[in-house]
Amino acid sequence: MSTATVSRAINRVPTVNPKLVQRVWRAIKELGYYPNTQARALVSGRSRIFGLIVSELTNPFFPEIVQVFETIAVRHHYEILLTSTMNDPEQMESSVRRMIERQVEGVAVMTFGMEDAVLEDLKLRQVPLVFVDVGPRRPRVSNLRIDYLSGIRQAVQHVAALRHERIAFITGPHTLKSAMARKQAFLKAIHEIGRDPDMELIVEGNHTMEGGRLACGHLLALAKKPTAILCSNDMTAIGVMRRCYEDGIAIPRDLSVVGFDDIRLAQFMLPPLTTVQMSQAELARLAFDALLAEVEREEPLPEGSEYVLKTALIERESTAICRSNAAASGNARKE
Amino acid sequence: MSTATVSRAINRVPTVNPKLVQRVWRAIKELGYYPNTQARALVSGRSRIFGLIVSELTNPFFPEIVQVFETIAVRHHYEILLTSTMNDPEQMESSVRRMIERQVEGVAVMTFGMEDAVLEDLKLRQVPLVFVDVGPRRPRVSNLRIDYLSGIRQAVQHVAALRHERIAFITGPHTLKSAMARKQAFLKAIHEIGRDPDMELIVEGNHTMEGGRLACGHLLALAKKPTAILCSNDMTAIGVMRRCYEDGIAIPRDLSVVGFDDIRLAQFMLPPLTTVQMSQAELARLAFDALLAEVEREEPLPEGSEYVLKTALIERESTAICRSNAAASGNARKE
DNA sequence: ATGAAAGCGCTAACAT
DNA sequence: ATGTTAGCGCTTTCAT
Repeated sequence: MSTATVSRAINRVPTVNPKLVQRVWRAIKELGYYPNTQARALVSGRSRIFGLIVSELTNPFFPEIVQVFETIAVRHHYEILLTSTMNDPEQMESSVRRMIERQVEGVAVMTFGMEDAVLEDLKLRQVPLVFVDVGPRRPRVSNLRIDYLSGIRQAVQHVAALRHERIAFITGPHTLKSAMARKQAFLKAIHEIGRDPDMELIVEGNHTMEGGRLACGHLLALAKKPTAILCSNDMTAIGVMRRCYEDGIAIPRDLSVVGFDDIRLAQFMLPPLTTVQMSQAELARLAFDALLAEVEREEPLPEGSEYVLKTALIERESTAICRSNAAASGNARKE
Repeated sequence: MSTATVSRAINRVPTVNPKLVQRVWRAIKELGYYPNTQARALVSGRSRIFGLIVSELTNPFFPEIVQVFETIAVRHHYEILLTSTMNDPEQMESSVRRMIERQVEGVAVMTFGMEDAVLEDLKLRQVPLVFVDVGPRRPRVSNLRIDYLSGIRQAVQHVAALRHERIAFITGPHTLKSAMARKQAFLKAIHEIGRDPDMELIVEGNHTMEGGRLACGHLLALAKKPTAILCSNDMTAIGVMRRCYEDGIAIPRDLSVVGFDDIRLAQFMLPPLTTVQMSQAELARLAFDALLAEVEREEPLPEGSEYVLKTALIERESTAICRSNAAASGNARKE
C-alpha cells in the first residue's frame, strides 16, 4: 500500500477500496498518527489560518471577540493567529509580517483606529481583510460598519423619557474615528427630540476609567449640573461611577449614567450599568463570515463588501427618573 | 545565484559574499518577499508554535495570561495556538488534536482542573507540557505550583488585625483541586493565629457571581453573622458585594470582603476589592519559561520541573476595622 | 482501484 | 564562497 493510497483514504476519496480504508484507519489509531498540517498547507497552498489583530486583550472589549472568533474558526477547521498590538504601529507591523510568513488566508483587524499603510503588504498579496469602521472600499476588503445612532438614539430617548433635561455626554479621544461617530450620533439624537445640545455638557474623555472620573468631576462642578450622563464607552461610565462613589452621589437616585459597548463588566457594576450594546459576539461572527466569504469567492468584488452592526440599549439599573423634574411636574415619587 | 545562496544570505550564514547579501536584501525589499514559515518548519522540524489552552477567555482570569504569554512568545519568535475549551472534554480533545497536527513544540495547559487522559497523545509524543497545580511528575512536564497559603495567610491576618472575629470563607466547587487547596490554606491560616474555624462560616460557592451572591445570603441569614468574608475567587466576592448592595449592607462599614485572584475587575469595583493576588502575568511568564527551558533541554529531567508562584494580599477598600469589636474594645470610631 | 513520481518552499549536506 | 542535490510530509497528476 502506497502513501498515495493512504492519503486518499484519509481524505475520503471515494475510489479507494473500503477494505483498504479500514486498514488505514486501524493503523492510524494504532500508531497514533496525525497528519502534518504544515506539509499539507505547503502542497495545498492553503494554510487554514486566519489572523486576528486586536488592540489589547486586557481591554475588556476584546476577550469575547477573540473567544467567539476562535470558536467559529475551529468549527470551520481554521486556526487563528492572534496578536495584540497595544496600539503600537511597530507591533502592528511585526504582526503583519508574521501573518504573511504563516500564510494566513485572511486577517480581521479589530483594532479601533488606524487603518494603516502598514497593511500595504497584506493588500498587495490580495489577502482578504476585514476592518471595523475604517477600511477603504477596495477588492478583497470588507467593512463592518457600526450603526452607532440606533443604540444611542434609544439611550437619549430613554433618559429623556425619564424626564432628564440636562443630559451630558463624555466623549472618547477626539483622534478616534469611532469615538467621534458616537458623539455625532449623540448630537443627532438630541436634535431629533427637538432639543439643542448644551455644549457645556459635552466634555472630552479618553475611554479609560480615569478619563471618565475626571470628566465627571468637571461636569459635577458646573453651576447647572447634568442629571444624566451618557458615555462614549463603558470604561468611561465606570469612571463616572467611581467619581460618584467618592463624592457620595447615589446612582441612579441622584444621577443617571449610561455606558456604551456592553462589556461584560457592565453587568457586574453596582448598580448594573445601563448601556448601549454593540454585540461583541456579533462583531466577531460578522468578521469571520466576511473573511470566509472572501476566501471562497473566486472573483473579488471590485468594491469589497460592507456589513452593518446595529447597536441597542440594554436597560439595567444605573438610570432612573429625574427626581427634580419629576417633582416639578407634580409627579409623586417615593424617596 | 542559487536558492541556497539566498537561503544562506537570509539566515545570515557568515560565509556569503557581502556583495551578494546586499543584492539579496535589495531584491527581497523590491519583491516584497517573505519566507514561508510552513516550508521552513517542514524542513527544520521546528514549528515555533506553542499551544495555549485556557478554559474560557470570557472568564476575566484569562485575558491577561493570554496577553502576556503572547507577548513573550513573540519576543522569542514563537507563535501561539490558542484554544479555549469551555471545560468541555470534547473540545479539549479536539484542541489537542489540532495542536499535534500543527506540530506544536509545547503546550501550556492553563485550565484549572482536569489533567486528563486526553493529554496522553501529547505525552506520547514527548511534547513539553506545563500545568498549573495538577500535573504529574514526569519527564518533559513542568508544574506551576501555586503557594495559596502565603497570600491567604496575609488575608486572614489582615482581617484578624482589623479585629474581625467571625471570619467566613466561601469556597469554590469542591470538585476543583485548586479551590480545595484555597480552603485548606484558609483553615491552616486560621489555626495559625490560634483560632478554631467555625464550620458554620465555611460555605460552598462555585466561583461565579451568582454562587457568591447565594452563599452570602446564607451567611447573612445566620444568627451569628460574619463580619468579614473571604472568598475563593474574585467573582465570588463580586457576588457577595452584589448581595450586600441589594440588602443595603455597606462595604466595608458593615462587612469586610476579600477576594482571590486579583482579576482586573477587582480594582473597578466600588469599593475597590481587597484581594489576594495570584499574578496572571507572572503565571504566564513562568509557563512560557518552563516550556522554553524544556524545548532547549536536550536530556529531559526524569522528574520534570516545578516552579512556585507566590500569592500576596493587595489591600484596597473593601476591608475595614470591625465596628462592633472596635467599640467593644473601647476604640472610638467615627460613624 | 492503486502505485510511481513530481513538486509545494525551504534548508543542509555535499561537491566544487 | 557558491551551486547542486536531496528530502522534510504530504497531495496530485499520470500511468497502469
